[in-house]
Amino acid sequence: MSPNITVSDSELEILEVLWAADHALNAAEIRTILNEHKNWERTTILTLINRLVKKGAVAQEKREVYYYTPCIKREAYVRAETKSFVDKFFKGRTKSLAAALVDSDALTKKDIEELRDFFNQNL
Amino acid sequence: MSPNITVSDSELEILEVLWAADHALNAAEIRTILNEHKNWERTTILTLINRLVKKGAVAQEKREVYYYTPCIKREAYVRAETKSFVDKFFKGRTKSLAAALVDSDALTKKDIEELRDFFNQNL
DNA sequence: ACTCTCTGTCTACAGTCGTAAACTATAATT
DNA sequence: AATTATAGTTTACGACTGTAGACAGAGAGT
Repeated sequence: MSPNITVSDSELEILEVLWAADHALNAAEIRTILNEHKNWERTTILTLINRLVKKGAVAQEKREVYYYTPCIKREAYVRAETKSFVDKFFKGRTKSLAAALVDSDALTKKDIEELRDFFNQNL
Repeated sequence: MSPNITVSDSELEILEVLWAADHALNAAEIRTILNEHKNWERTTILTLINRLVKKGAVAQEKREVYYYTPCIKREAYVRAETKSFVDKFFKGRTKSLAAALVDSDALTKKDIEELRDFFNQNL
């Protein structure tokens, strides 16, 4: 399923872990990976996972313990979020999209060159 | 002020109206403009405006009635949101940023050409 | 003075989010 | 059997959101 699912920032962190793994993970594994950066309690992770399951963003499979896999591909999710984002701020204002990207300070000079090259090669 | 202010979707609608006007507006004027599209009750608008004021996103000036102006320029706000967005989904993945933009279905063919031209001219 | 209209404040209420403690069930160990 | 470790469920609680009703004050009209 990929229709209009939206996940919160915290939930997204879980999803990112699942996307990065190419196989199902259980809660303990997710926690180990996540807590290299964050420091969430076990139950926090469980809560987030359950919310994702309830939203239909993650599927669970019962073995000795539960294992989880994403129901949506990262690609698809990001594409949808990108659309929302562009629609929200740049309805028909392509110039300012480009300007915002360049000025956002989120991209290095090199990034921007890559972007330019991409646009030149693929269009 | 422009540091880390974040406004909700509904609040943003108010802000957009204020940004689009080049002068201070009062609540009734905001409502008139907004309700060409939405259908919010008077008090809903008032609540949203007050939340924006509380957040420091909008300044109020008392005349016979209150008049409101944005404290941040749209440009700056959008630039910050753009950075968050890119950081959130495309940390060092420029290629997929470009791909997502192109595939997002939020841009027309013409938009994309404009983007390409922009990147070529400005870099 | 009474009423209508307009503006503004206060209160509300359900849903989502971030974050987790409390508790229960099950398995493993002593 | 009693203790410990591990996994999972339920409940919580204070923001923040979307949406607005209830109420109060001020001026305009009768």
